[in-house]
Amino acid sequence: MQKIRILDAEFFDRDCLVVAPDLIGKILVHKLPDGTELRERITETEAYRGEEDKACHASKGRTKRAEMLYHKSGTIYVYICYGSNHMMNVVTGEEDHPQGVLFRAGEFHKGPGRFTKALQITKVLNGQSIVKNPEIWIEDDGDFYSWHTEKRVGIDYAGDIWKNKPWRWVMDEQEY
DNA sequence: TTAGTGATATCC
DNA sequence: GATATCACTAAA
Repeated sequence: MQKIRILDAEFFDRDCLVVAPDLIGKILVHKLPDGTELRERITETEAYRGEEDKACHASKGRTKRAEMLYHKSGTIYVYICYGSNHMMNVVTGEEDHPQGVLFRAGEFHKGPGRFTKALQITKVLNGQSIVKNPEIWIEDDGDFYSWHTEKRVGIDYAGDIWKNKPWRWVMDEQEY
């Protein structure tokens, strides 16, 4: 029985390329106003790193939407894509360097839109912190899960250099 | 494969 | 103000 550890500011205060794989297998917990705790193990993440990353929202500069990426690590960045899909990211690395990790899937819900829908993640969480927050946090139960990298998806507009970066981490299928 | 969805950035 | 674009999903 491992001791459960809640991820702190130090965890997110590292480069997104280090944080993204380290988040695989961790458990995202969202506590609703009525006290219900929704939890799901993270199985897939993607990293978006800096203004030079053409796939990163901050590639167009410090726009209103990308503003959150410039905040300090641990800040939650939620935005709505294609109408009704909420995408959830956590800002990583040092302040004023726009980078973050996108939560792409959980163990029960594949796909970033489904994952946030299942956990009832909405844009009201945008700009909040994921550390020292009584409503949402990430737990590390000590279990280890192996993973592999793949190319990021859904960013064909970013050009060959950036869309081919192996900045997507996927948990390996469990053996039965 | 295609339709639907609405916030955002960009262009009048 | 108008348009084009999009880190997607569901239905066919």
